[in-house]
Amino acid sequence: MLYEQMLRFTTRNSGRMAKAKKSGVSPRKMPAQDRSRATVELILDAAARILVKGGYNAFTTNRVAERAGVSVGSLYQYFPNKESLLGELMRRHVAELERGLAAITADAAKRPIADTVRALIEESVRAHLIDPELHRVLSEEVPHLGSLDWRHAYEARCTQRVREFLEARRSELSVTDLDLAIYLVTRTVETAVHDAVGHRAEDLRSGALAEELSRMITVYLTGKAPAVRRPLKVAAE
Amino acid sequence: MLYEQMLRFTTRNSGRMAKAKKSGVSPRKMPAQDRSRATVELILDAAARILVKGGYNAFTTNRVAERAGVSVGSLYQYFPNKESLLGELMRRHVAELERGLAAITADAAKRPIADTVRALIEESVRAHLIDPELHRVLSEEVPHLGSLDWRHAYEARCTQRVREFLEARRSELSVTDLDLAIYLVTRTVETAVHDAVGHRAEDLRSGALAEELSRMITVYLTGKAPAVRRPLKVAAE
Amino acid sequence: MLYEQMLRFTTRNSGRMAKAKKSGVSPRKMPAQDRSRATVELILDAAARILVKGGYNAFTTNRVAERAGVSVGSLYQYFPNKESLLGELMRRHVAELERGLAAITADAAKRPIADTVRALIEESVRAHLIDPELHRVLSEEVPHLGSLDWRHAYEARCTQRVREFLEARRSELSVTDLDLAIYLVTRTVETAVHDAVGHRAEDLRSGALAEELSRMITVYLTGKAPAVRRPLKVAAE
Amino acid sequence: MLYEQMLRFTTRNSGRMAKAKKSGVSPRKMPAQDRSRATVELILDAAARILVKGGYNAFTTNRVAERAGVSVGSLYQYFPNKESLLGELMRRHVAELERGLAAITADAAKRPIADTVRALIEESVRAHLIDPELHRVLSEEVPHLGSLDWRHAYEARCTQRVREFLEARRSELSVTDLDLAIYLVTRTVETAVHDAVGHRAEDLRSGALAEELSRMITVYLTGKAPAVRRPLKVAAE
DNA sequence: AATGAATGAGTATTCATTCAT
DNA sequence: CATGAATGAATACTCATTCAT
Repeated sequence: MLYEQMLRFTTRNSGRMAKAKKSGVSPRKMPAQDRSRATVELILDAAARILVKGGYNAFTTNRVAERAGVSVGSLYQYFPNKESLLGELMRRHVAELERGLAAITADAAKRPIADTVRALIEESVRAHLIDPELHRVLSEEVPHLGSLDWRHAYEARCTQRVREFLEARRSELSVTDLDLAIYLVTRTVETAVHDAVGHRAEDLRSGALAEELSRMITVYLTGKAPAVRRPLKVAAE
Repeated sequence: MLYEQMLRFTTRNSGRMAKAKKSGVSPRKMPAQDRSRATVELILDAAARILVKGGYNAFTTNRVAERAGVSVGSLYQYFPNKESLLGELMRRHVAELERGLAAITADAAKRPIADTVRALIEESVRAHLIDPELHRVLSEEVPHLGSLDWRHAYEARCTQRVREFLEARRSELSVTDLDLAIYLVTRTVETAVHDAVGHRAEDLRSGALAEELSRMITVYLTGKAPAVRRPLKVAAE
Repeated sequence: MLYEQMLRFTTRNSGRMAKAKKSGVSPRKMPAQDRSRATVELILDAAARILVKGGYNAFTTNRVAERAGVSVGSLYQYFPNKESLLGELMRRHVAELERGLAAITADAAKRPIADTVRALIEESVRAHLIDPELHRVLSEEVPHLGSLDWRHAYEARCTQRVREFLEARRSELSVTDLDLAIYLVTRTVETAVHDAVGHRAEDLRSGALAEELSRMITVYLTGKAPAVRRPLKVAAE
Repeated sequence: MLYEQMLRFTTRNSGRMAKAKKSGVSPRKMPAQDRSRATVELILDAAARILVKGGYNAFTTNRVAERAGVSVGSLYQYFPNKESLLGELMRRHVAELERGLAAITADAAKRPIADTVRALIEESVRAHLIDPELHRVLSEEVPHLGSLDWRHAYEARCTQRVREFLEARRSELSVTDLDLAIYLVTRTVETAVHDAVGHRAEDLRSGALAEELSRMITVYLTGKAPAVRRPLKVAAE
């Protein structure tokens, strides 16, 4: 798992035992490992809160450490540099975005394409609504850190999932260039939902946007309109 | 204020005039105004080059000035601050993106919806291919400068244009919520084309992406598939 | 006169005649000399206005030139550097402060000491009330330009005047150390009046402060209190 | 905020502690707090030295840091900006000036007015002779930083002290307008002593100036000359 | 492991002054 | 003489990162 990999510096000198200073045995209910984990969480939480509140501008390592209630030194113990801190934040966020994907595509075979498309879109909407402001900052304001391009990897994995799903149903699709269609569909859903977080929050929450998007994608892929499942904007809040 | 006035130049040719030094027939143009313009262009060019090459990270006023071959002082004579320099770059870029829109929507009445949709998309593709890397940096990497949110204004204008076009053809559309549809269509095209600049440059250049996108949008809006105009990927390079 | 001296750079290339460009004879009602003088006045006025409005902080050569409606180049034609501009402003201001002194000490012999002391103080008050804000800025905010220490020279001249006056009346004075007394009296009056411009403007204008100060100085010098000439604060404005 | 807290140090001794490196008996003091204090003192000392040597012109944060032997970063760790550094210098200076005041006015009731006046003046002289050049720079050359107007507050406090003293002895005073008299007396003493630092250092040190000033003020306030306590300029250095 | 003081290269911006036209 | 574009050294301040304790 990537997480392991990122935390490898944590274990850098994990060989040494807790120094047991002045008290012979001091497990104190919280073995070193757990304390470490807790500290990491504190830092990540603080980082997220700062990003949400003040944008990338306010995101300085000293500030994050202070807000987390630890020293900068400690921060650097767990994250070798600013980028890695951002990276872990990104990784978790992306993991959240991806979480539902697998389940949906796993048993896509049983259902009509339209249903799967709709499910995927609704899952995307759900994920984007978890912490929209953090999402916005992470994906828009945070400079694109060269190699740590989580986004790229994330997109690749999403595309792969969709590819497997659509290739299995090739015969039902009316598109000419499947590869291009997969790309188009994946990116369209992702970017549209993403954009809507900032511009159409209501339609996102009400499900209206997911509905429209589902129709657009399904018609495009299969050539025939899906049945409208629920009336749009009947009793908007 | 000079700034306002300065932002009006779009004449980009001016360049470095033949220095006509000591020639009897004074060309009546170099004395002051043109020198300024030339300097402004030099600065903007350098700024763009630096952004393309090193991203927003490398974009420092001193570096821009140096690359432009002028002093920082000169830069600040024409741009009161870093943001304004970025702003002018943005403004020009966005103006380029919008250029074709008006013409297309102007005489949309004469043609079938499908044609206008396709024209709009192709225009978007064309604009995005002018300086793709600059486009990418400007729209992704540049921090969202508070009020100078060109992007927002730009999107609003695009949406307005599309709205006028679609409202005039309301009867031909099969969508339920026109407002939402307009939003969806506008953003989808913009973001898809934008994204493709980095990920599907070939399909963008070949026209394949525009073709697919046109189909998707048209079917979504009108409920019936348009005729495929040209075969996809017949002779890809 | 110092003024002449300061303007010597004006005449630097005054040998050349007005270049009579394109018109054989163009005195145009305003010979070069007068134009120069007018320009100098424009610049000095602008300088004073800027100092009064924005303090020394706002006092930049470019700004002064702009406000004066001339180019920086012109400013530097008449004032070799910022310091000299400030110097001339200072010189004029100080000249104003000194103006009345001579007249008063000139015929001091005819009157009682008390009257001369009072006259001198009232003259100082009058001078300080001409442009109090300019005075404040010039004497407090303007950095003490090393050699151009107008203040020093000014103080020396004032002291000299007072010395002549008091030495002539030595027998009437009750002070032990005349030299010290002269210093004390001169500086006390100057600084007190100066300070009052900012802190006791009303008492300055009403004459109350001059009255008290006169009493203080006269008693100190002669050992006997002068008659109170006018009741204090009877009908303040 | 750390700044507030930081401004409380007056302990100047701390200096560089003997580094007690590796000595068993850890002195229990160096760890953190003292290092900070020492740094702050280093910075303030350097700042004062630079002001004295080169005036406000030479006073740049980088230079101060360099002279203090610390990095700019450290300077900014303790002083949020240039003004605050100047402010602390001012605060300390003013505190020194005010130190003796309280004691003198406290038991003024026991003594004749003349004695208290003399004591106050001598105290002022003493304070002004501590670091005359720093005093001069701080009070004349340093731009009047808006709100940080220590001078104003300082004057107000001095005036208040003198007011309490004189109001208690109202019956013994021959002045008409007590308020004005208080102002005049306070400012006169302050400005005269201040001015003498630069122009009459000898008379200041010998006590002659204090003597004369005392006489002037006492006669002015009470209407009768005080006995001359010591002969003036008998044995000048 | 933790602390937090210290570092210093880097950044945006200003302004007195020059000089080609 | 006038213009104003150009210069560039200088300045206040930031922040990722290190390291002695």
